[in-house]
Amino acid sequence: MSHAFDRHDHGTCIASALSAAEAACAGRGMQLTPLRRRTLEILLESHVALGAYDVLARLEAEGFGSKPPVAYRALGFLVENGFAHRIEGLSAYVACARPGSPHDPSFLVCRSCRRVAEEEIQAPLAPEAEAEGFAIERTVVEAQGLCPACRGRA
Amino acid sequence: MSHAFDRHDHGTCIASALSAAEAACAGRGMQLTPLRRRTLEILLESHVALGAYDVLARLEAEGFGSKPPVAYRALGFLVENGFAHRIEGLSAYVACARPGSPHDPSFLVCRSCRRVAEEEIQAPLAPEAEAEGFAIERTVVEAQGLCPACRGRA
DNA sequence: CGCCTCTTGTTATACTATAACATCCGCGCT
DNA sequence: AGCGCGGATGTTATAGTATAACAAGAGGCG
Repeated sequence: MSHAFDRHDHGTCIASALSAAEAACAGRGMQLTPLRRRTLEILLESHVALGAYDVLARLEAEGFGSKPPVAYRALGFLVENGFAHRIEGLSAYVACARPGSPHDPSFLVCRSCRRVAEEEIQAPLAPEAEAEGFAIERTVVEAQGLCPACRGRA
Repeated sequence: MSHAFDRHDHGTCIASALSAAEAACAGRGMQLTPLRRRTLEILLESHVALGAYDVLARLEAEGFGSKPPVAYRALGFLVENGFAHRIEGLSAYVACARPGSPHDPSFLVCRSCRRVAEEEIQAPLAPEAEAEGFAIERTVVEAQGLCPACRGRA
């Protein structure tokens, strides 16, 4: 299971995600520039999904550019390379909790605190796609609801 | 299986969806007004997902209001009542292919022609949610890729 | 040096969505 | 009839999300 909703040593999340990103970039000839690295660190600060404009505000406060493409390009890079994921149901972005291994991610998304737990599941539509001759390229699986903490608070 | 990618008698799709919507509205004391009915018919003309502004343009051309809330409210009504679904990955809307029975829908979405096939699957994250104490309220399952026709055309 | 690629930055604009308020219509009630 | 009420439709205005197109600097390499 994921640890988004648990007490856990979050420092290890951050460290392992950053070193996985560095290793992957080195291996593929991609550059984890200061902007991209800082963007990933901002997402890694919590398991909360952040909007592109939230990220942009943080970047601007730290001396990076202030216009939307700055954030969208950095987020796009992270998502393309598997270091972050886009949560479609929130139009928001979250750091990948399983860096390194390529995977088709699925998520438990809390509608109250926007915390996201990344899960590992089988491609759920493969047999249907096969039967219809449909070629799946990417699968979005997001369960929206309330995390344990927000349930208790209700 | 769904028939979105097949040759099929589309008239029966339209007729059964409209009569299911009429029956459901009558039973629940909701009104399937001309605007709402026409919006549903527009979605039903094909299995293609339409953006809210596409729908709005059609409605305006037919004498309805021209401002976004007109389309968003009609689409919201149809989605809330299960007569249509929102495709998160496209920010678009499609008529429900299984009107009548309440269901947690899942979709095969063609990125080229935007045609959508609605499928029936089990809630895929239930065990994980159970293990973490997460209360699922709604699940988004969308496979994006290429439908048979668009694969051939490539 | 000159050229190329990649990254970051900008301006401007497009696309998606909702809040707040106005009007109208049908219905039940007196 | 006259009134009040709820719901549907319409408006204006604005918020939130995203991208196209162009400018400029940094580094590698002939």
